[in-house]
Amino acid sequence: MQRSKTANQILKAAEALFSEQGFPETTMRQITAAADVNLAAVNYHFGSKQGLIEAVSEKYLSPFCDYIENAVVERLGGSSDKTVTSNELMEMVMRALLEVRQGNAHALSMFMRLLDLSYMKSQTVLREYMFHQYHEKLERFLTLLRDDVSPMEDDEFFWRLHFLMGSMVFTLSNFQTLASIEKNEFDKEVEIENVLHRMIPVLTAGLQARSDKTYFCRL
Amino acid sequence: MQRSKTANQILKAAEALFSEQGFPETTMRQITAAADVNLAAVNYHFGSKQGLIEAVSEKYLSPFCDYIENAVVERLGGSSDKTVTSNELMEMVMRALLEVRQGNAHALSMFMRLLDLSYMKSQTVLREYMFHQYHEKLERFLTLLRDDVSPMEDDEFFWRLHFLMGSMVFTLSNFQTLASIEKNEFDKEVEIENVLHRMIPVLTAGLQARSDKTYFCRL
Amino acid sequence: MQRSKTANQILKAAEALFSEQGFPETTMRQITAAADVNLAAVNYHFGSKQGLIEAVSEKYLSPFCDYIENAVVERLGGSSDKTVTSNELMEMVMRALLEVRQGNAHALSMFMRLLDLSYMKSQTVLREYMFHQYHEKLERFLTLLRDDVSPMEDDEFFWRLHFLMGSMVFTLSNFQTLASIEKNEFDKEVEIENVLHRMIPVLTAGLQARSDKTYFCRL
Amino acid sequence: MQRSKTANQILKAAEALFSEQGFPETTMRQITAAADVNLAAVNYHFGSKQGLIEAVSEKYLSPFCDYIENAVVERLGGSSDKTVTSNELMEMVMRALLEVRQGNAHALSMFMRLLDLSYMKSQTVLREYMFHQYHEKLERFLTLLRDDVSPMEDDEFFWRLHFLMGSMVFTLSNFQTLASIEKNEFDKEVEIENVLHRMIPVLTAGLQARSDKTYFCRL
DNA sequence: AATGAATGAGGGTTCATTCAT
DNA sequence: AATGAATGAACCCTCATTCAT
Repeated sequence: MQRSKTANQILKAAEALFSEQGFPETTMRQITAAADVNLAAVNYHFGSKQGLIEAVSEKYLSPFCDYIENAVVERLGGSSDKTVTSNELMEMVMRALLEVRQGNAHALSMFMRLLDLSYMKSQTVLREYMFHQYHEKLERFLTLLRDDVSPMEDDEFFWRLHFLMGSMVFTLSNFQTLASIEKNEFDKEVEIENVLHRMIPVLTAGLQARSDKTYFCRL
Repeated sequence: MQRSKTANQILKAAEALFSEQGFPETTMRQITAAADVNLAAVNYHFGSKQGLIEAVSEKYLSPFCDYIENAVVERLGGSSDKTVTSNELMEMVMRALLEVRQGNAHALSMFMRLLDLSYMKSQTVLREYMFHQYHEKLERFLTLLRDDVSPMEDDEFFWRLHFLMGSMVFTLSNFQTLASIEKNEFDKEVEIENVLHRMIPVLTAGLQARSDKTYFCRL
Repeated sequence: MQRSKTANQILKAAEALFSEQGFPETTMRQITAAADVNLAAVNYHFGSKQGLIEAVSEKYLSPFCDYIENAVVERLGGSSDKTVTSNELMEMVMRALLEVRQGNAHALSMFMRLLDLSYMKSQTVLREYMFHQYHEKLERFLTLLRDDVSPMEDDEFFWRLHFLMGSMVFTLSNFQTLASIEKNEFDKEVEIENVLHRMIPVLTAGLQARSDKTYFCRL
Repeated sequence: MQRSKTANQILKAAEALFSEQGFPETTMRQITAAADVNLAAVNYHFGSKQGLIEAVSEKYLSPFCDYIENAVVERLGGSSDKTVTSNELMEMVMRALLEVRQGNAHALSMFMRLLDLSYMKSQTVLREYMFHQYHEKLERFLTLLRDDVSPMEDDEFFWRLHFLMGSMVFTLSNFQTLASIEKNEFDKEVEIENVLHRMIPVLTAGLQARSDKTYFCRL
């Protein structure tokens, strides 16, 4: 056990609250009350609220990236000129997300909220911190993806990646709400795995879509 | 002019701040200072911060839905058995979003943030308020869309719609950040119209994607 | 009444507490409790604790300097080549201090503590703020003083002024303690006027003292 | 080495910080961080923050008083009816202060701040602790001083001593600030010995000043 | 002899809101 | 219609201290 018991209680409580309410709406008092520890404990163990956010960031971003990195290595074996379909690569992402989820029921929502947060204008520090963490580990994955999709310019690829991210971030960070709507509307209890599964063909198709510029530009 | 001058100043200032910082991070003091009005003015004119949020919600959701409703009517003429391609329907959405943008540079980001907010667990009231506003007006549009996409179950369609929403919400509400990354990375100044344009084929393809259940379920 | 009732209550309470306990030891909660106002009132009226300190600074420094400025003008009449004895100038200072005291029993101690505070390394802002306030108003006074004392270099004069200041600051800011020692030791109830009075010949003599460099430098 | 290495590191660090920032503004965390020891070490070695203050108090007050006591003995030889000029006695004080300074660059400022602190209303314990330490050792010194100055009542002498103390306490505890003003204003790098030297004639003259009651009482 | 972990109390500040005018 | 003043509640954080090891 690397972290103290108290620090782990804090992390666990914080993840649940962050996942449900978002980061700014979650207060230190809520966290420490839920973790049944002293209010000062967060600052003792993590320095500040922002420090706690960075700690959960590292806790989940690291394994996520590692999983993908390893999956790529395993898939390629030794050869460096293989290609992998984007469909398969999307599956890897989903499996990596499931890995993240292992530890904790709320982990996945929180992880997605974290990605969302990192794109806020004011969160340049967090954004660069996270980017620094993953950009090397995901390099080969991104190269493989780029190689498989239909030819497009770099910035087109950039935006498409963020369209994908948006789908994931929005539906997974709001999973609780969406699941309850699904329950009311269709009387079905959806599992998060199910949503990950559903995302694969949609994201793949989106990535592969042929750019058609004829219509809209007439606007 | 239905609203008083003060109320309009408040709305304008609030939109810009909501767009940049998000709703919970934006304070009444920031809003009233930017609008150059008294601190109490928001409560006076809109009852509460939540009231102000609902006001901007109505201000932008209404024209958005109206635009789509009208576009559908125009497209269909009188006949009720026509079909419209999903691609064309996506274009309608993008044009509707551009309509929203007319009024104000920040409006689109804010509108997207509003949608995001409405899916928070704690925002049931806002969510139902918004749902109440749009569900009738968008009914025909959704039916047309449903008719054009490959056959799928209702809940599959429900999730796909939210994947689409996610792409829009994430990239447009964080447009400022993404644009500045694009600037740094590719040295291109991207316009929001450009992003809307790029989204059309991706979202259409995502919607149309064939569900392929063979791989992942073995997980 | 320029300031609101609440702001004045705060000032009054703050002066008493600052005078007794010093600035860093005095808390906002103590102040607002003593003033019987809401905790947030200090920040509302003065922006911050530092703002409150600057407000009391201005409140007392201004009349003090004005008194001296006016006293000098009156004494000189129209003529600009008169000389005034340093003894008389010291009396002016003491009378100016009594003026400060008028408003409030604790004002003088607090005013002296304020001077003390302003010489702390960390209080550059306050120091410059205060210096900015008084340096013009006291210019003629200081020139007169300089003219009357035995010839010495500028920096010698600088240090002597601060020796004088030290006598005033130390004994007046700690007047309460010193008075109670006097009570125990000599069974006398000393008034602050009495101390001011006693200071005059001592400070004058100190200022006028002939520099004698023979002894100590052999050290 | 009487004290443990850790305790000495703490003392050294604390002196520097106390000297620069004053006692209440200096935190245990700052001290232990600067001393590179555990946060709990201060309480372990000195019982409390107040205990640490008392420790530095003893560390410097003791040698200071001893120096003066010995200097008086040496000066008097065996005879008990000699007189010593107040000028010479002031020199002794300055030499004693230089002794204090030997150990540590910040010691003198801190020692003066300590005297200042001891006159705070709330520091009765510290004040009596210090008084208890020095009053016997300084008895003969004070008698000699009393004998040399012009005749005055006991309480007049009491106040004059505190005027002197004020000059020393104020200028030496704020030496860093004053030195930097001197640098800016007169472009001179002043040494603390220089200030001590300058104080001698001023303090002596102040002590010796004839009380002149004619003017001010008319106020 | 020494320390990492933890804590209760309290620090200054800011929040959205309300009230009297 | 509008606002300056004021407020209760809550914010994050830091304090000196203690405890188990």
